[in-house]
Amino acid sequence: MARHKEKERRAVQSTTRAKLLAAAARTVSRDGYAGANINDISTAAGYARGTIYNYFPSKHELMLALIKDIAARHVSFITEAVRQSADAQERLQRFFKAGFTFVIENPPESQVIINALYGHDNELKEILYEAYLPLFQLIAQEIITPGIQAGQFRNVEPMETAGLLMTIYLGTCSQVNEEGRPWLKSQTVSDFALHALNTMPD
Amino acid sequence: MARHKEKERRAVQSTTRAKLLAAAARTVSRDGYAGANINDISTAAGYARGTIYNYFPSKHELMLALIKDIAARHVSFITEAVRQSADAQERLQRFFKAGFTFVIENPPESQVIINALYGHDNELKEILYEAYLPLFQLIAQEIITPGIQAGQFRNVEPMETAGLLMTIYLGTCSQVNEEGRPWLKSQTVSDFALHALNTMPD
Amino acid sequence: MARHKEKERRAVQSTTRAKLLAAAARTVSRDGYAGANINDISTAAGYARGTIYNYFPSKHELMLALIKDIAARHVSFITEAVRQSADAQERLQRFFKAGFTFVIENPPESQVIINALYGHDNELKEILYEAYLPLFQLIAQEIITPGIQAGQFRNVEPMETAGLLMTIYLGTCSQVNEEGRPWLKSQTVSDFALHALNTMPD
Amino acid sequence: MARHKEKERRAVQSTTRAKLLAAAARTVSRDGYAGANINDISTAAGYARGTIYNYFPSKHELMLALIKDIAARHVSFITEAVRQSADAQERLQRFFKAGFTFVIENPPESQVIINALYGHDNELKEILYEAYLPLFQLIAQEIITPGIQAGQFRNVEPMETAGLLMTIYLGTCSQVNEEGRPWLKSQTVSDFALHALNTMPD
DNA sequence: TATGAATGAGAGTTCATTCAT
DNA sequence: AATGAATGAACTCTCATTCAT
Repeated sequence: MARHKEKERRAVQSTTRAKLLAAAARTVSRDGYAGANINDISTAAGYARGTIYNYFPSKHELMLALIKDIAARHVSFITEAVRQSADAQERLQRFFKAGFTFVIENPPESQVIINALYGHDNELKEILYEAYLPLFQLIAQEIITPGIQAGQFRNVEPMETAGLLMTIYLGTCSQVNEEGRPWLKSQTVSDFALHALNTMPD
Repeated sequence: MARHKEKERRAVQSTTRAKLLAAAARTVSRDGYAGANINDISTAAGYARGTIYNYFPSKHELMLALIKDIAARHVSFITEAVRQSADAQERLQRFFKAGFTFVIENPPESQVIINALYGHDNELKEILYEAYLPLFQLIAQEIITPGIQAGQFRNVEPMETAGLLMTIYLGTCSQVNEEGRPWLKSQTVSDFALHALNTMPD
Repeated sequence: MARHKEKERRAVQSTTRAKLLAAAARTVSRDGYAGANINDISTAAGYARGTIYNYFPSKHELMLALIKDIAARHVSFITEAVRQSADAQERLQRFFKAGFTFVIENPPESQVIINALYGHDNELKEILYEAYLPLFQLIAQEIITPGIQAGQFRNVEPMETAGLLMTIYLGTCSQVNEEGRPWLKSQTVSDFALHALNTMPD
Repeated sequence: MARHKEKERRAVQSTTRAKLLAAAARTVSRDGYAGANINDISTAAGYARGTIYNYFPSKHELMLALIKDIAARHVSFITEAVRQSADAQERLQRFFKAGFTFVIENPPESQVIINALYGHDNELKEILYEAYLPLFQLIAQEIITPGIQAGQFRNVEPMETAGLLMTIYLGTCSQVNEEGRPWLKSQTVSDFALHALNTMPD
């Protein structure tokens, strides 16, 4: 019975933590890191002021947890989608497709990531680079390199190009209209990228 | 004599304003919009706390003035460089070349623009879109459209593509190392873009 | 148990609020509305700077709450005293008597009211007129009109005269010596008023 | 010629000073002593920030000069009017009549005096008591006492009554409508006072 | 675990005053 | 005598954080 209670306690904790993170994403996406206030986040999550400190030791730690959490979900969502195909070109299309889907389905979370990535705080940036490293590697090692080897892509430097593709993805996604939808279609962007990588007669 | 005095007064005002804006760029690029302390900016510019309020009615207005000022210089710097060539492909290269040069030569100013552009504050974004509209038009009307007409570029939608190119420019520039230099070379990026736009056999 | 806690919380809030208002009255009576320092008020009440903002959203709101609170107590104190007699002349005497007592027993509060009433801020004045309207009506309807009907007072316009009597009351009360006592005795003032109202042969 | 210039200089000084005082009266009546700012006053008078310090060593001294100036004009205006009659009752009527006229013709100045008189600053109050002492004496020695001797007034204590009459005058005058006119007519108020002082059968 | 009253450092802003011209 | 740029003390208000319950 004690074990049962313990289990329940953890489930509650986990739910509360998730609620707080979701509320944080909403608030931070609206007001920015500095503008977001702990009280608003707690309230938005349905708790009182102090509660948040039972889960995160400080506002800063909450933010770190938030971006790590989002990044992990982001990376795994895209990775999963990409791997459902074996063809390099299709994988590239899937990368953009899944990427855009994530942004459309998780506007606040995406906004938070983009804010952090293009913001002034170098600590956050480093954490994000680390968190997104697997995605860079996925693009380089599981899309570009195989594509080159298969003669589908011209001979580019894989990691550099992975960076460029990520930049294009994040850049185009971050420009959203009032409903939070990107201004460009995934199709448009992946076409552009495919053209840029296509082998061609000199 | 009165006219002389008036002139002198304006010169002093102008210098002071410029110093304050430069200090603001430095501070904001380091600490972000919200984190930047208005008193520190004044002090960093070599003045006392209150002085900044003789030039800008509020922190917010200072920020607006700052991004408008930077954007105007940014746009005119690139525009001038692009127009020194008549060839579409060379113009595209010059666009990236000049763009990267601006970022390298004005790290704080560039950081500020990128922060605002990818930040959460929609008012700033709108102001920037307006300020950069001439640059979008330059790319669309004076690079892409002529390039298509000359058969150098494939038949893309000009404004959409201008947006993509700006995104690539800003995205790659925003990823700088510790000395404030972009991780990719202008050459790499413009090659990528040229490939993406190249006419090619289907 | 939850209910018990809730009750306790409210009791604490109520006490704190009252302490803050009392401290505000003291401070404002000494330094005026504009001169009163909100941090000092909090400190004078035995709390830290920020505490006052848990109870009043701004200095202005604090001031409004303060004068409303004082006015309500002032009005009810005098009203109660007046109604203990049935005779118009005695009621008039009781009006001044109780009025003076209130001022003597609540110097800071009285000072605050008088400052607001004769100050430059029209918003405060309007609020006070509203708050004191019941007192005007008391004088007009429960002192002057019955007095006229009983043949004790000459035939004056009740509301106008109520205004005059209030003016006399507040004017004489506001002129206090260093210990906060009015320079005139209640007796002197009510005699004057009674003479002014007395029926007399023309 | 030197003497001529000297004369001219003084005339300019005097005009400037008067303009500054008039502007101060307007500003202070609107915003109160603390709320009025030196810059606004200077600007309203048609001068620049610093100019005011060529005439008054500090804001405080300006305020003192302002109320002294107003009080002197106020007292002499009423005194002159009162002395145009020899009869005590008529003098009393003239006192109120002239008093109301002054208020109607000089709204900002009157407002300033009343603010100071009923405000929290004891220094200002003392200065005003001194400045208005001649008026108290006028009422006591040239209206009430002669009136008692002539059998027109009942036997009241002259200075006390003078205080009461001043209180009534200032109190009724301070209650003005939006156009700056008192709510009661001078006639109403002087009738009230005359009744209060009338000899009457006990 | 959840609460919310209390805290106090720190921010933006105002403005009387100075002083070189 | 008039100017207005510069100053900096002082004020209002915010909010991350603590802690007793």
